[in-house]
Amino acid sequence: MSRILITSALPYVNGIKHLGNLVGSMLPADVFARYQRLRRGAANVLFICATDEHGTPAELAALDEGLPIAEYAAKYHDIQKRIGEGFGLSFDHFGRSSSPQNRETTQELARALWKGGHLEVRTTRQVYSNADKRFLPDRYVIGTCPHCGYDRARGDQCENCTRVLDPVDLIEPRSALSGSPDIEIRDTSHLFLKQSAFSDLLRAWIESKKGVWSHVVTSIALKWLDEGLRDRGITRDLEWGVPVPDDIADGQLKGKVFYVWFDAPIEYIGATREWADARGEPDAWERWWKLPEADDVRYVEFMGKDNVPFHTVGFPVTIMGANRTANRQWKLVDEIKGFNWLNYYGGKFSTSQKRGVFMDQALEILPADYWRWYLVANAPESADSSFTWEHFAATVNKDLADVLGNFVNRVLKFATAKFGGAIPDGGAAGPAEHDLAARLDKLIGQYTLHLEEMQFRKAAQELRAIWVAANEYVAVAAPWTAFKSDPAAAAASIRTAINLIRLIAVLSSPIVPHTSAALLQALGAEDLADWPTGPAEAELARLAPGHPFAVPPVMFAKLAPDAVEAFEKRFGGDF
RNA sequence: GGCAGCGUAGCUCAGCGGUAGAGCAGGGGAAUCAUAAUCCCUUGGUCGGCGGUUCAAAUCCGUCCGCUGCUACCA
Repeated sequence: MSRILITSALPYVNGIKHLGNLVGSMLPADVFARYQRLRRGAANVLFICATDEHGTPAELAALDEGLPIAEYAAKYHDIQKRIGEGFGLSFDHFGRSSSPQNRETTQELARALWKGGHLEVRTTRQVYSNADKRFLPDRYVIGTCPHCGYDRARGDQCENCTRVLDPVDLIEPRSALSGSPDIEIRDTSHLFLKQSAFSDLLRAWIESKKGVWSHVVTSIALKWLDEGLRDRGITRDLEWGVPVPDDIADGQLKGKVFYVWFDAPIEYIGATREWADARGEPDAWERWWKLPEADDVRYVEFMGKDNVPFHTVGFPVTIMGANRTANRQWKLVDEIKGFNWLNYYGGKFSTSQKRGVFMDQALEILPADYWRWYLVANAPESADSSFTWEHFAATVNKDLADVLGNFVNRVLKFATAKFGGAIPDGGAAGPAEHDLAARLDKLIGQYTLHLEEMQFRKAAQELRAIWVAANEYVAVAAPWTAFKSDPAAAAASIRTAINLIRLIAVLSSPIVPHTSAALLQALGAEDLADWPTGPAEAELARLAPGHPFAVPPVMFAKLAPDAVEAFEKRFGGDF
């Protein structure tokens, strides 16, 4: 069995992520990882994520909280890790881009690029704030826009007239941090990655993925190539980050660190090394990242569309460039699954404006599976999609409470009342059961295919169709009627229905894992959680007569209209 | 300004060259095991506007309108 490596875009360490971040990478990656573990065995799947901890915004956020950056990063790493666990994100390892392993890997790749002549030192002019004692990225310089007169224009772009700017264009420029006008332009040298040399190679690679990768991914990547790749600065004048080693450029860049976008994707590898070290097999990571051992690895990356340029240009150039001089080649990504935005009432989720729903708040309100189901079923796969509380409540109430939850409840309650707490014996499968099995064969096939193709929205639709088929079956078999005239027939259909619950629990597990676990536990079927590969007929006979079961408490409560109203008020959705 | 994406039933979306689809909401019926939960049937659209290509266009091309995003030292 071939192996599969799955990475989710790294959440930035700067605070707590919102549902848009979750649905754009971590959640679908988790669904895929859970599915793949069931298909090919957990040992053949590696699911990696980490916090992205370097960069100016993190340093500033730390200043804001009055914490040293290292402590700040550690704090928010722990918080994000805990919240991720709350959502059931089943990372094999959730690492940190500030780890020693990532430092080592980043420096190793940079050295290889330097040796191969893919890096060069260039002098650039950068704004320096004397008051803040630091270089300022363009967007942290503010002033009056020379075009429209807006007095809070940023150095990279005016938010008012949307024109692209240079910090020197600004009238009365000042630091966005302290507001101090005591700023100056200083020369500073940096390493540049000569990515323009890889244009043709990248283009051929991306073209070959057209129609295979999501539309957003190839179109964004080609857009960048069409505009012409520019060489990119990969170091910064910061203290927190991976230091540039002295053996690059004869130590000319002493004291500087790599740009966060250089070391962040490398942390996919770094985190794999963290994982290997943690399990006491320090070389185990190479089987996933170094050829030829990793020849049988299919590597899939999940990310939001904002991340696409870095994963289709920057990171691949790093890998391709390093591979020119490496003895053993590094693994390049096979598939990129990109997502659009999840909007909040038609606008963007916004951390700064406190607009939208954040992961910690979501878990305070409702259990993870409510969110997982809604988000996967409405994932912004082909276009932006939008979250509203009304839509969320309607989806959860109908799909989870009415269709799935009520199915389980009606079957198990009836079964207990008429046959006691064990699967009844007697009767035989008839036309209704054969019909059900035939429908399931088709539905499961489609569902599995969609999961395999990472079409999450369609997969959710298909899974829901399976839940509906279950209700249809019970309606046709009508054991409550049969029980009066032909108890054996009723017993046979209840036996089938309980087996159907087990099958549904397994099929639903990638998307709603907590619910799935609760169902399997109620049925005492934790060991019967393998993905169905044979005929449904056999799947519906796994639990034999006499097998005991329990009736779990109601699985999904409905959201009442006044609750929806309260959420809108609390989260600013009432427009 | 440039570039990209989107605009399909009341809502959320699928379809992307061959007589308009799903779920929800709305309407009618059945059933009464169940969280008044389910099941069946059903009303809704000249597929943003205008031109063009084609035997045939939501589907390809052009143009206009509207919305959104990106524009690379924020990630």
